[in-house]
Amino acid sequence: MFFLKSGRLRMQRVTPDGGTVSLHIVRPGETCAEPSLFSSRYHCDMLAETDAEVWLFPKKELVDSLRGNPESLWDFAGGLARGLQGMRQRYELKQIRSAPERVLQLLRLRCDDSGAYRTSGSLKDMAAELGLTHEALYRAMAALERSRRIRRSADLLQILPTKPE
Amino acid sequence: MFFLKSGRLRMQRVTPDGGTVSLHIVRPGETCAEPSLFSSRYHCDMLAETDAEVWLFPKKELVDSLRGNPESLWDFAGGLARGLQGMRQRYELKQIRSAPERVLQLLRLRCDDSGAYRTSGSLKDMAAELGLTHEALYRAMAALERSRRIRRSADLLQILPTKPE
DNA sequence: TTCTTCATGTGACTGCAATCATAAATCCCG
DNA sequence: CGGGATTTATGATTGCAGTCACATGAAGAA
Repeated sequence: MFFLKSGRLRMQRVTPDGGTVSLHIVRPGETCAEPSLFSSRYHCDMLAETDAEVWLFPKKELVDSLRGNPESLWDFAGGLARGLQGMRQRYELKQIRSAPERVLQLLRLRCDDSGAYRTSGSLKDMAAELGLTHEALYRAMAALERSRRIRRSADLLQILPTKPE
Repeated sequence: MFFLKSGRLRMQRVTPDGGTVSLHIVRPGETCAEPSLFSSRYHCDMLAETDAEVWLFPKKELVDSLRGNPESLWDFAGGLARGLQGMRQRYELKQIRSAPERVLQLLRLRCDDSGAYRTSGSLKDMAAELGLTHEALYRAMAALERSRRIRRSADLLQILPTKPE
C-alpha cells in the first residue's frame, strides 16, 4: 500500500489486445492499493505521469497497526467507502454513450455550488478520465459551447442553466 | 445499510436524459450501501427484480456496533475493499470497446481454473452487467463461437485456448 | 390444448465515436 | 530569440454497437 505525497500517478492495466485501460488517476493526498491488504495478489500497473513522491507501507506492519487501532481502522474504512462511491460515479459516467452528455455529467459531479469547474491538468487528461479520445472531447466541448450549455474561459468551465421552454 | 437474504436487487441511477444506469446487481449474501455509513446522503435507486428478503440495519446502531468491535470492523473493511476491486474490474471491462473482447474479458475474470463459466441468470442479465444490449451480446457470442474462441453448451461457457501461430 | 409472456436469436439500417490526417497555437528549453 | 514537443483543435472516413423489426422456442397459465 502507498500514499501519494506529490505528483500524479496513473493506475492502469493492459488489455489482452494491447490497449491500456486507465483505472484511476491518483492525486496527492490519496492512498492506494487498499484491496491488496485483504487479498494476497493484486495486479495492475502504476505509472508515474510526473515526478512523484510516494510513501510505501509494508503490508504486514500496516495491517498490524490498523488491527491494533480501531480509530484509524474506522478512518481507513471510510476511505475505502469513499473510493467505492467515486468508482461507482465513474462507472455511471461510462454508461452514458453520448460524448457531450458524458462531459456534462462529469461537470455536474465535479463542479462547485456555483456550477463552475476549474480544469486540473490538460484536456487530454480529462479525456482519458472520461474514457474518450481527445478529439471526441474537443468536439463535445465545442458542441456544448455552440448550443450554450456550457461556457469556457481559460481553464474554467461553467454549466449554463438550461433555458425553460 | 442492508443485507440481502434472498432475491435479486438492481442498484441503479437515472441519468439526466432519462436513461437508467445499472450500477450493481446485488445477490444473496451481499451487503450494500456501505458508503452511506460515512456520508450523510446517498443517492441511488434500489430495484427488486424478484421477490426479495432484505435485512435493514439502522445506521446508528450499526456504526456503534462496528466501532465497538474491531474484528467485525476489519471484516467490514475487507468487504469494502473487495467491492472496490470488483467495481474496478467492471470499470475496466467498460473500457473495452469491442463487444466480443468485452465478453471474453468477463469470462476471463469469472471463469474457474479450467476456463469454464456457468452462467447465472439469463443472457439478458449478463448483457446488462456487461453494459451491452442483448442483441449485441448474442452476436458477440455467436462470433466468438464461430471463430472458435469459446464453446457453449447449455449454460456452460468455456474459453478455448488461442492457437499458437 | 391454446394463449401469453419472455428469452433467444438474426437481419437491416443508422448514428456516433474512433481513427487518420493535418494544422494552428502554446509551452518549454537552450 | 528560435525550434522541437505538446496541446488544442477540425475535417474526412470508417467500424461497430445501438436500434428497430421480426421469427422461433420454451415456460406457465387458463
